Amino acid sequence: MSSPLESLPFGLSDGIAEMDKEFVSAIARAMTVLEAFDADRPEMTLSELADLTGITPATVRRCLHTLSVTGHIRQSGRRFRLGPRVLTLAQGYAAANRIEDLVARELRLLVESFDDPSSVAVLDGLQVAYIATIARPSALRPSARVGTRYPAHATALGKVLLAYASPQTQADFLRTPLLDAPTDRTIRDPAALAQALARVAAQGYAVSIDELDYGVASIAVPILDATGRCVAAINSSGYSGRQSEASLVADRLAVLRDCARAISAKLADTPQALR
Amino acid sequence: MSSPLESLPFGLSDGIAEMDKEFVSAIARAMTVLEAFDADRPEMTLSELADLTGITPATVRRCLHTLSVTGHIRQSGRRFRLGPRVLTLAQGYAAANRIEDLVARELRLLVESFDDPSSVAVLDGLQVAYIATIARPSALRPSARVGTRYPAHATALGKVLLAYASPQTQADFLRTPLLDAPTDRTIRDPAALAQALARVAAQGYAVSIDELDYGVASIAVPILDATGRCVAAINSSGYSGRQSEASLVADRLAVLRDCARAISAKLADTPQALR
DNA sequence: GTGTTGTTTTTCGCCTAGCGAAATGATATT
DNA sequence: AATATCATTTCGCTAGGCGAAAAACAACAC
Repeated sequence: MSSPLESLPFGLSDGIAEMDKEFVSAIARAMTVLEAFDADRPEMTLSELADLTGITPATVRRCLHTLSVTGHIRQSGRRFRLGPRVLTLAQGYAAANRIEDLVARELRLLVESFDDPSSVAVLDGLQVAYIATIARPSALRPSARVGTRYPAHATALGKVLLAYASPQTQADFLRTPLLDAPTDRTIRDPAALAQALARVAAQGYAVSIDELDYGVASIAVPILDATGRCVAAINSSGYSGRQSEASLVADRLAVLRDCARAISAKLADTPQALR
Repeated sequence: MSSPLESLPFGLSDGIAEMDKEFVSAIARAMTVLEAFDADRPEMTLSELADLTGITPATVRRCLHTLSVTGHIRQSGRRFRLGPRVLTLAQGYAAANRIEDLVARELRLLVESFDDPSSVAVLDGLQVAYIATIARPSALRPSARVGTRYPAHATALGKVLLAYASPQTQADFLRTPLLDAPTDRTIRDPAALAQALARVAAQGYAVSIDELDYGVASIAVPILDATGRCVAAINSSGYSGRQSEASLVADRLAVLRDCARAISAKLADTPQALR
């Protein structure tokens, strides 16, 4: 099986800088290995991992062995898979940020109001990272899961987060070439994106229709902390065959804003949460 | 602030064996650092982490710096916290094991039937690790979250998992001194535990009343894969003031078994799931 | 302000742990 | 049996970890 060369390991790209002496490549490799597992590759052999990650077999072996001892990797025969201990790491993030307490009620309310999935996400580098999400039990198409990451400029959540990010962050993002363009409605041009973000900031919400994937329509608003900084965003997403930008705004924006405000209020009482 | 010396870092315990040359201590340290964060310590300074983990400041520094580059740690000022990227790791586990698909429906059914939280857990070393859980939105006492870990012998889930584990695994467990005893009803004596496990295996379910914590009453049954091996367990847990062993068995065992069977059936069609 | 003290973070040289390339040893595949 | 494919071991060389001490920072007094 030929490997698609995959996203390059963290910062290990030879030529390009990043070679400061504080960087411990063994750790970065371990993370690369752990993140190589997903729904499509729930378990792998040593050599699959080696050429998927671009790390030499000998090193992958040591890495896997170490992670087995720590309990993050489990081995059965010649196959390796993630162990349940990785869940503890995520638990640490969720608990530290009080995510459940902060957003569960509002997400449930949104799902019940519109019978469509709702999520909360934060900006993480160039991507939007989903930190909480709920969908109807009987949902036809599976929605994004906690931990999912998408290119920020292709989602309503991401556009909100970018629009409300610091000028510095936003400028950095706009300077980076827009990597992915999942559909032909995805914004490709930095200038167009800058304009879109300005509009988002002005109107206080973002909409994305068929930009992340055909069929996905979503509206998102910012969640502000006590100082007015945008620390997250919340959305409601439906099927673009049934929702237009106008209908999303007409039907959902007000409720979405109420939810965001409610979360902001809780956030003010929870200093440690969300940064 | 005096540190409680904390659980020793993975396998780095000087004296005791484990010093094989395949072991990459940098990786183990990184995991120790990542797991140092929890609800009580959402963010820490370098030196807090250093004496919490027992790793030297210089090393913690390199470790944190590396994890910042990978996105798993975020730094604000002199404080460090987990980044949202750690969620992706858990997502990998959940997705790889198809956890949502397998157990969501049954958990919801149990919660609706008994108005009490239900969870699915697997055995991980000496502990039981919660891999899925649902509670009523309006639950008074917070239930275990995904990623939570408890000593196996103190929970109904754990007793089921041990009772159905391989003789090898069970023997290993019984040989290890029972570490924690959260309440005075927790089983302390290995012989008593062995006897309890035999009964669990014979009757096909386990009950735990006030053994994990005062007030917690729980009944659990095994989830078997196509080969008859027990890969997980599912429970329904209530308040011991309102539930006795007899009432749990009378009211909940049958439904719980139906759910376990339903999950087993799905498991048979999902080869990659849960080991 | 200025000085003093205690803490936290960074720097630096030495030495060991961990890396990569390639050889060897195991397993599946024909 | 022969041939791929995959896993493990070996070994010289470099990166990374440790300790100790310097530097930066914070807190409090005067």
